[in-house]
Amino acid sequence: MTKAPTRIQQRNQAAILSAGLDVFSQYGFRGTTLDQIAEAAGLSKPNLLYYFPSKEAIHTALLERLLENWLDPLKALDAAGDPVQELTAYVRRKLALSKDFPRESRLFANEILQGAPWIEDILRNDLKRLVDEKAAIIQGWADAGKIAPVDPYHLIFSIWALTQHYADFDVQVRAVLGDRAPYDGAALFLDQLYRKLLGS
Amino acid sequence: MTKAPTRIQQRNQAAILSAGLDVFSQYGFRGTTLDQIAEAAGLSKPNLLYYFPSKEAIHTALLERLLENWLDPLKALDAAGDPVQELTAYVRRKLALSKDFPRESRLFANEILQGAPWIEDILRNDLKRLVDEKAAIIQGWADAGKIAPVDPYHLIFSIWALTQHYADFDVQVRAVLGDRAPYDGAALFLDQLYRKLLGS
DNA sequence: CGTTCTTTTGACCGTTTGGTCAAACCAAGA
DNA sequence: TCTTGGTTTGACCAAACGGTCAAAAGAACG
Repeated sequence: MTKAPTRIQQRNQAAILSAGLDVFSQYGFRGTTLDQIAEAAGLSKPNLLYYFPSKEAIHTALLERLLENWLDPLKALDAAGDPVQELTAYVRRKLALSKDFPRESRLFANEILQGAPWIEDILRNDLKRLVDEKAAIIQGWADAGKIAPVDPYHLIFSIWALTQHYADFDVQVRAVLGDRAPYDGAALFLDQLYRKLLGS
Repeated sequence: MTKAPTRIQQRNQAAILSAGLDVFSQYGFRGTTLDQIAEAAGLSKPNLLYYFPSKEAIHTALLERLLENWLDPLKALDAAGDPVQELTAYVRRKLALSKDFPRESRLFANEILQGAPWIEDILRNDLKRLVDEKAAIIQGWADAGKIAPVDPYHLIFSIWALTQHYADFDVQVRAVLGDRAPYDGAALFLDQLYRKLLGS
């Protein structure tokens, strides 16, 4: 029987995970130091290591928490729903994820850029299976004439690329747009784009 | 008068830059070590530092070389050309860049993820000016009814996102696609997408 | 051959890194 | 109040880090 966590434990573990997310999502695993995380969390380094046994443990905890919800928007794509509505709703959910959890998106991007050393088998198994399944649904819609014929895999890639871009390349987007807010325009643009592509 | 580089200098400098590109594009600046670069280049660490004075010098040289060509495809967008052809040609050029220089694309992605500490002012000045200029051209095309009305900034972002995705998220794309080659399908998909969006 | 200039290397240095540990601190209940 | 268990810390360690340097090795050319 595991002990229930005290209030202090909850607070400090949450602070460490948030600080770790800040730093890991910017600098990747190897570019991140425990001192950086400790300072961002407002703890001393030994105190940090009292809650997590190692740097890798913090990173793993973050990746696991991320993967729990990362695939949910795609899972929700329903074969029984209206095709164009299902797909534009998926785009909206993914864009909301980028807007509300940009650090998580960048953590994922960093992991992929490094060659996905921790989640490679998840990509090859869980992710591939899920995408194959949903791609089949999309292909079915196309075959039935409910949407324009498109390559379902590249359609899914395009949704990932377009939505995550606003989180991962946030600095560049803001440098170009200046004061203008990115996400309102993005939502409109993406809705327009996919309606035209799929043929509403 | 500067001395002409010897053959050995040319070979070793090229080897160092290529090795540095390999490592920096995977692990970012802070996550990369001189020993990693030295080993990948087949040189000892002191020998490496005989050709470049510091780790940062290698990184800077790579970023400068990258920026020299990075904006060229957008610069080539011609107001006098046929709008849809100009834009789809831009997409093709960017996609070719991702295919032929994926490490450079990942180096850029890493720099942006880290908050663009080295190129922030280039983004805010050179890049912003260039995008403003080309966005005005696109807006002009839309106003003249030559293409469907779209937000020109998000249109450009979408081209960046979609093309660079195949280089930056290469591991994920390949994990999902298996053996199938990504770039042929991508080229077809992107051509289809932008023709429909812009209304040919 | 000998000389000169370039290239390479082993040994080294100070700092940073991930991580340990014993001791001190502190909150809370008996 | 005292005790007990969770929490915090300063001091410390070995390894890895970016970088230096003098000396050795090698190329080039008369």
